Amino acid sequence: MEKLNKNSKINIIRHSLAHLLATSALEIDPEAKFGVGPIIKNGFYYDILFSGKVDESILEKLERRIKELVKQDIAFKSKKLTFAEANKFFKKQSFKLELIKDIKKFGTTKLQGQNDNPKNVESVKIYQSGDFVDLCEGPHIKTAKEINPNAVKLMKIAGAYWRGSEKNQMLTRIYGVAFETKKELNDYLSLLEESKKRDHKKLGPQLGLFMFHNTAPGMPYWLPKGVIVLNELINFWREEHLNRGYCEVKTPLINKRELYETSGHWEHYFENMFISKTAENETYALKPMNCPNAMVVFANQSRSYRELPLRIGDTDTLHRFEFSGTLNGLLRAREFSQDDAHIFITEEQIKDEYLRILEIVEKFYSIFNIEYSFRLGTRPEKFMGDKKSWDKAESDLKDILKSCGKKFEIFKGDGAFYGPKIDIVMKDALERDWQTGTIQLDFQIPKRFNLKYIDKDGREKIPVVIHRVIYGSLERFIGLLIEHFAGNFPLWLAPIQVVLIPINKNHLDEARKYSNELSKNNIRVEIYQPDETLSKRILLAEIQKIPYIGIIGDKEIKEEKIAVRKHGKGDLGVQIFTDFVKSLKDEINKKSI
RNA sequence: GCCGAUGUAGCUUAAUGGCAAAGCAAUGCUUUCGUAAAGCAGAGAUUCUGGGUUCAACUCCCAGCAUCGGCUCCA
Repeated sequence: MEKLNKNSKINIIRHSLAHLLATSALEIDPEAKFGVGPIIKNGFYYDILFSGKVDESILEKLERRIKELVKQDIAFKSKKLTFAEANKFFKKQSFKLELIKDIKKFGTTKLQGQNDNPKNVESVKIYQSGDFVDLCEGPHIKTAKEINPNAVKLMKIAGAYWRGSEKNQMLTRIYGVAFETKKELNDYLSLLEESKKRDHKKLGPQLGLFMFHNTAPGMPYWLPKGVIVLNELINFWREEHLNRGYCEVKTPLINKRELYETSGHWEHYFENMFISKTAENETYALKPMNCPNAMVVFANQSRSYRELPLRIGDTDTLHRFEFSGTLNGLLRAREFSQDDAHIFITEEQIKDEYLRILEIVEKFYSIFNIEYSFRLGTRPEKFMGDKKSWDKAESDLKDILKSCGKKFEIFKGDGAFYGPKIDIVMKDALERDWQTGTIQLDFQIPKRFNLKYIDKDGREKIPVVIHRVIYGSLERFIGLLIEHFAGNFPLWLAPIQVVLIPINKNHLDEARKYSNELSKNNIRVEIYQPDETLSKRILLAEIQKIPYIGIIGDKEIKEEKIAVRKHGKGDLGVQIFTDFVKSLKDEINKKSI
């Protein structure tokens, strides 16, 4: 998460707008109760509990009123109150009372547990704008004239739980954006429009990669072109991992519930599992992850310390019953596959193995020129095992991240129930964060499965397991790749790498020869038949974002040449056909971007 | 799951209570073309599903499903 500078001019304006939003809301609904109204990237929001039902139409009313308040140039006045005064003043504002209580106790409104150093505070500060008075540290503008009303827009309305907990009441969150100039606002809005064009949910079906169907919510249908991308990614994964001492297995997609009782998933993960019953009334569960079956594979034979690290990979299909409101195209699906591996090691091998995995991460992400960041997820509320081994594992991971010089953030309570983890995070077209890879340390599940290896001294020991994915889910990764490249895949991933366009039917035979030659060189090629005009066929190929278009007419045939167009670059001129093939192969082998 | 929005032909969109309309795609015929859309014709709709209001519903109301934007969750 980026830190926002709350003292910058524009953020002071945004923060003040949050207050004006509240001022307007209070006028519309005098019974409204107010939560918090912070700044966010490009704007602000306010969480409000309205006395009645609220829909989108309120945005226009509020926005109009905010602009009137700016025109009236209302002032922002601040004042300090003692806790007794504050409690009295906000007696009808239950959310504010709760915040005051926290300030008194911890010196901050940050949630308990997030603040390590409680401060002593004597009083609270309030700001008044119009009839609305807010508990607020500021800073704020002096008067509303400092706001450019033409550079403000209320964007959307959403439900948000008070203090981020679903146990609490849901408030109405109203989002707005604000800039210093109208041009900046318009630029932001058109950037948003442009970003939406890169949405994989739009581009994917347009490019024939995948589709969805109402009867399988959250479960993609991979179409022929999408399968090519999927397979290319898996091929790359397989090649890189076999070279690094991994092996590959396939294990059952559905197991009896006993397996998940042993692993702990039945207890910790039940509500996210697809469960099925046979005619004989036995309960099975579709696997939501591969680890239990990887444990079964490890336990299948007696294991020696000589085998460790034992790196067992797979790309099996997983099913997770994600709640309906959370689905998001390929980015959050109910059926997906992971480039998974479970690595069985001794405690001494943790650091080396993590460093090896981080090397793979660097290789995989640099190939796509993807910017990523790390998150360290620590012990969650629902966890397995003892606190002491968690603490050790967490500090081990911290040391590893520090020693390889990577920037990382700590996400408290974000670990898996069996161990802490390092996550890789990347952004989608709308700049939202998505976890892709994750490297999780696990001292618990091997114990539950009673896994053992025979050590040098002839004694049985319990292995440590690293659960790790690099792409994360192939589905999510492809979704993010589509948005990252705006559908313009690098040549090695492009479903169709070359489209050949014979100018008229006299050139069709020659185009077929060229096509065969390309196919022989493992280049994916299609011929666009001369039933349409040349221009039309070029347009069609460009819309499909085909990397190269080869045009073949009399001139080219005479000299065994081809007229080449590159997507995004236009006409590259005429090349000798064999040179063209060679350069394509080179580009594919290098996995150039 | 929660808050809000959306759902019309394969796709993009029109029709604000009175005969469901258009472009593209697909199909047939004509055209065989030198770098981002050739011409003509015919066809294509359970307006997401189910109820209700009304003489009359794509349009209004209720419920469900799916999708989207958020919240929560995300092993």
